[in-house]
Amino acid sequence: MSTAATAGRRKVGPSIEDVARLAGVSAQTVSRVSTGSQRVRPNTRNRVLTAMDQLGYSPNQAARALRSGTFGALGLLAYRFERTGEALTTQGVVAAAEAEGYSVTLVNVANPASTGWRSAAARLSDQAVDGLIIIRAETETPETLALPAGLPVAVSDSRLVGYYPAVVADQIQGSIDAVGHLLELGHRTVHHIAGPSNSDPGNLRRAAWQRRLEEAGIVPPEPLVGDWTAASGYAAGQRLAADPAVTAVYCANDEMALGLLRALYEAGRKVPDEVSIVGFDGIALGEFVYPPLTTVAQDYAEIGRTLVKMLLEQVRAQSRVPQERVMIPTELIVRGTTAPPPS
Amino acid sequence: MSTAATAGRRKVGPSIEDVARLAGVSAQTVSRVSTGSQRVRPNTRNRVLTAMDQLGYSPNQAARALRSGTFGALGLLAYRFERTGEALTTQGVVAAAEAEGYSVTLVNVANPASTGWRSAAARLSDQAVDGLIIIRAETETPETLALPAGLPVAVSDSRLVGYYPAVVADQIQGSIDAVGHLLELGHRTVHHIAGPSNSDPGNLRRAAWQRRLEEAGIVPPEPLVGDWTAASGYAAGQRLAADPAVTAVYCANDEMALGLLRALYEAGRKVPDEVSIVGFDGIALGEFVYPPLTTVAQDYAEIGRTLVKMLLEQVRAQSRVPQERVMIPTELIVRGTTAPPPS
DNA sequence: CCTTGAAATGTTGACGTAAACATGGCACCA
DNA sequence: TGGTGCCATGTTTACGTCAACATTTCAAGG
Repeated sequence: MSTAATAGRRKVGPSIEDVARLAGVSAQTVSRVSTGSQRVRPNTRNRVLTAMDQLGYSPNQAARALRSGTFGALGLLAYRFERTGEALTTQGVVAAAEAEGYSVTLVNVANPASTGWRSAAARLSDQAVDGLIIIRAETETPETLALPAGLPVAVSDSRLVGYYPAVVADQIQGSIDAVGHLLELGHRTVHHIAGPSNSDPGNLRRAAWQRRLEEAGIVPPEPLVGDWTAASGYAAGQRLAADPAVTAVYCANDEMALGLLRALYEAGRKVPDEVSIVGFDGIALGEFVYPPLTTVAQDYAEIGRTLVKMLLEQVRAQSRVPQERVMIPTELIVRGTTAPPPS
Repeated sequence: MSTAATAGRRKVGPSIEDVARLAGVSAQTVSRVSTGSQRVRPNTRNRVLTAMDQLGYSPNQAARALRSGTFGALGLLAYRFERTGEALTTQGVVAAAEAEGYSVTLVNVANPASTGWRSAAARLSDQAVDGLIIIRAETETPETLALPAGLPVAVSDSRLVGYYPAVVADQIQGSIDAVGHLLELGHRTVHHIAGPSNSDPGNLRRAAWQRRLEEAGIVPPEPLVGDWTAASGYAAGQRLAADPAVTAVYCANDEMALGLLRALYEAGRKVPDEVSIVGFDGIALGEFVYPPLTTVAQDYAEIGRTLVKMLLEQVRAQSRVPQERVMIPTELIVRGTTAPPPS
């Protein structure tokens, strides 16, 4: 795990002393210049800056962090950063953190070791951060995470909601909107391609779909289960396409919706004339497939911003704030894949 | 910028001394336990681990970094992490770094300040990293980057190739393959939707397209210029769709290809019967649009892996290695958007 | 030319860790 | 029973920075 950390002492660049010597001042004066203190005569400041330039000096962040007790960095925990939701949220977090003067470190939490003292071992893993944002903890639970004592945390992963301050998209309302939209168009029922059953967002969307149908007095058909990938949506779509009774499908995310779209094309079923589709997420490409995908958009950038805001509140207060949950609204975007059912 | 770094001293968690006191041993013994040294009696080790657990101790990474001269972290510079290529490469980098015991910090290089001593100021920006990977430096040049002296670097951004060790996809061969494929199918010419003209990858792909056509004795038609987004591909597509002479289009990336696909649909031009399309990148969704997109796939994971490998070589050698350039092959993946031209 | 005081600069020390070196204890063998 | 040597543990020190406190410089007014 820590091959890097245990490597021998490295030669590091020039230190504040070297600069001081070259500029003919004390180290403290160099420090004042590099922290932007005002109490330095312009003449002196220039001498110091020249010396810095000449030596290629940059302050040692480790020493700074040790001295100040802060790292100027936020940890971000997520698996598979390339996924749409993760990538967009990450971008939002990075942008917001940058605006606040923090950088973002992609933290790898150690896999649960099998030895008895696992929690201590896990805690030994990297954490050169002032706080931790968890976008997706995969199978980790609040117990297995074994976070260092007092580390501020903010989460978006619904598995951890209730344990830590959380920011989540309003998936329930979004799902209700999606199903409601299809019902209002006149569909008799709405089928569902769900996320994996061990996924909380998946279950939330599925439950909301079911509830909305039941409220309309409709017995929900058995949902098909996918794994978020377009491939799984395609596979599910092949089965749905074979059933002429299917006129409307709510997909738990956009990727699966696109897989479904392809399956319907290949089966010769027209979208939206014969079958309507609603996705979830609002990925950028949804607008440019044909027909453009009707979807429930999440505001990932806002989620990222809010996560950072919530985390920095704790960092600055030097304490975990009381459990809090912020809901970010979702928005139904009606495009080209929904229409009234064939008469 | 450094509001975080200049904040006052923070209370930090328990230190190695606290653990030592509680366990009734010296600090050095605690250190030996936390670094996994073998020279500790099992009995003692357990006492220490118990004390760690009790106090919620985790080693102070800043002190470790200061002591060892290494951070156990790699910097990753990129703008807009949510873009396909960036996100996938990032994922590859993170995975490879993790395997080597390094974490990844998303570095923000300071915007060029307008003051005279810009380079020194820029150098002051965060760099608690042992090396830097530049995926995309946007408008930065080797001069404006003003990297700290001796910081190992590896780049994938073709703008910086030649200045630093680089890993790039073989876009030229990929483009030649794409155009060649279309010509072999019998198309008389191949149109092109290019990337923005200030983009090196864009220019590389465009030049290779042009060269391949000229080698076949064909005068290249004027390319349309996009900005990598599906929207720009859609806009370009509307113009191409209006020209009945267009039977084959090579798009500089997949997003634009999908935008083009939609435009052709809307114009009633059948793909691939009337118009063939080849994209570039190999995004996951390409396989699940209809028809599945023929494209030139980049091996982003391999690029990420190679970047890390190349960077760590320098980190371990404590020096910049001689300029080096590794080319990662691309692969033409023929799917459903290419066919012989209408007769 | 001296006083006064504010501004500029210097000195000291502590942050937490781990390498290097120092010491102490115990098993094993003659 | 007295070495002999290795293994476990303790002590010292330096890593680079910056706040707090100490000292020097210098301009302005008498």
